[in-house]
Amino acid sequence: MPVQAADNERSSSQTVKAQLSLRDLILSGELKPGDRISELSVVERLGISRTPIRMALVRLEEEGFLEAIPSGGFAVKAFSERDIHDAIEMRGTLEGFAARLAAERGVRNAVMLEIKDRLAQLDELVGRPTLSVDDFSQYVGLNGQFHALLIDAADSPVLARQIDRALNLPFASPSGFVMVPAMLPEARKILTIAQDHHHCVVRAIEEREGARAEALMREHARLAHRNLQLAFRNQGTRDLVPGAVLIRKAVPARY
Amino acid sequence: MPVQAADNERSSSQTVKAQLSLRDLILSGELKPGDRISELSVVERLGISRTPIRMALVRLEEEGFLEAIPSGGFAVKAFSERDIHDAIEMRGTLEGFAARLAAERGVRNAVMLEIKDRLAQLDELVGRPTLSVDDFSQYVGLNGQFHALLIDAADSPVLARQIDRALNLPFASPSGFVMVPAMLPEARKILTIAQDHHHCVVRAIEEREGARAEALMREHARLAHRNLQLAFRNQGTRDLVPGAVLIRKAVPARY
DNA sequence: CCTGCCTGTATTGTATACAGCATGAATTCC
DNA sequence: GGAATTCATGCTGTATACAATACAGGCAGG
Repeated sequence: MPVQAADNERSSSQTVKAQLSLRDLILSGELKPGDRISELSVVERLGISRTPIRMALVRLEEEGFLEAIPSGGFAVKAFSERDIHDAIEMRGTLEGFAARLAAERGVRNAVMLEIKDRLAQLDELVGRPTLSVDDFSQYVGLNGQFHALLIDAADSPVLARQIDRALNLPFASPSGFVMVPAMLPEARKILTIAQDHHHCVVRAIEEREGARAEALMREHARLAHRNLQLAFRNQGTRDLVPGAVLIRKAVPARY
Repeated sequence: MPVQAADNERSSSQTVKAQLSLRDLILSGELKPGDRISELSVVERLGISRTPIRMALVRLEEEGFLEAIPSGGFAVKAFSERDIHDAIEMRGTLEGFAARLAAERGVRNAVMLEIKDRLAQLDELVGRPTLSVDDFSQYVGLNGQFHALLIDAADSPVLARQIDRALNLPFASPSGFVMVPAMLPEARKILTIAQDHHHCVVRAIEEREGARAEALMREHARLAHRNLQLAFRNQGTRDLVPGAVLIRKAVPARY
């Protein structure tokens, strides 16, 4: 059954519609890694003309979902487990840099208040005796906001932009693997540790301990490695990983 | 005098031609920061039709030279001195990460040999009693290759891609400020230090000292800060900085 | 039987025409 | 005199037609 991607966003332009639809098509696995994307087939599948679709393809290439074929056109990119590892580590590096910057330069009061607000909400959530699926999706939202605010705290547009682009790959996102522990017994433990990281980082930033803040964010990102491994060991949870369809066990052939 | 951008690359597609030409137009200062770029005016200036020009504009936005205007179209981006500082620091962070990865995982022999080759060539160059302008431009080339090989050594496509994008901004490039010392007495000193960094990093990678390699690359990037300050203090050297026209002393107004 | 060239087809890259919308100026009303 | 509204102009976003190129299949020659 075709996914008949979200056209609920009727307000946006055709280009954006095509971009979102194509992204869904890729993440849902309908377009598999290595597939060359024929523009005309997309035209008739989405009912959008070629121009906006071409624009969307270019943007998706920049986002990292597609790669340009030398002779022209685009193909869906494939990722190895190692690529994911590196992407996570890189996110840790960049977020660590952001945390250090925030610590060294100080954070505007308004931003710090917002950070603490999210921190408190996360505390409340993690403290609950049991966590429903709804709770988890709320966690994903709050966690995402917390991380975004940490970037804000660094107050560096250049860095913010770079991190944005690094997070385009779904498995690099801070909340990428959060749904995994929802299904596994280690859930509470990892969430507890993650939340402790959050507290410590905020504390370090307030105390102007740049190196500590940086190290903590790096270690924080590495929690994702554990979740990633867990997810791939247990067959049932593998599909919870966003963008799992992009992952090829074997490294793609060198060409 | 209009720069009448490079159309010597006759082989490439119209899109690439437009991209290069527009980049030159921006870097030469003909299109100033804040200027809204009218597609039609570019059409008649370059003699290329709107479609490839639109493609080029999208790509230049992704590269960081332009920013999208909410109501449509693009404007030339402006950068503050602080933005440049952050971009350099971010490059150091990412290159440091690459060096650490290379140290921890080990480097393929062929790559290490190439690295040492460039290192030796740089040694010879820096060791010369006097340096001509030609020597400096050769230094820029070799230095660029050395840094690129260091990225290769990490053997991480994801990281390589991210660094590529970070270096799109001309003042973030490893060789961005190299031409500055050519005109100032501190030249030899800074070059000597930089070359020592190169040696130490290679040594650290060979010895599998990841943390040291990382710290060294960070510090290495910070040499650019010094060059940047020197360049801006001395009026005559300011124009040597690539992309200097994109720099606005005052932070662009928050909107 | 295999290899190399040629031709046809399909797909991408480019040009241009059209429509909708935002911006700015001029006019009218308060 | 000032402000709001309306109209006109020019722009971007979209659609489609055309051109050039790459790939595949078949045919001929060795």
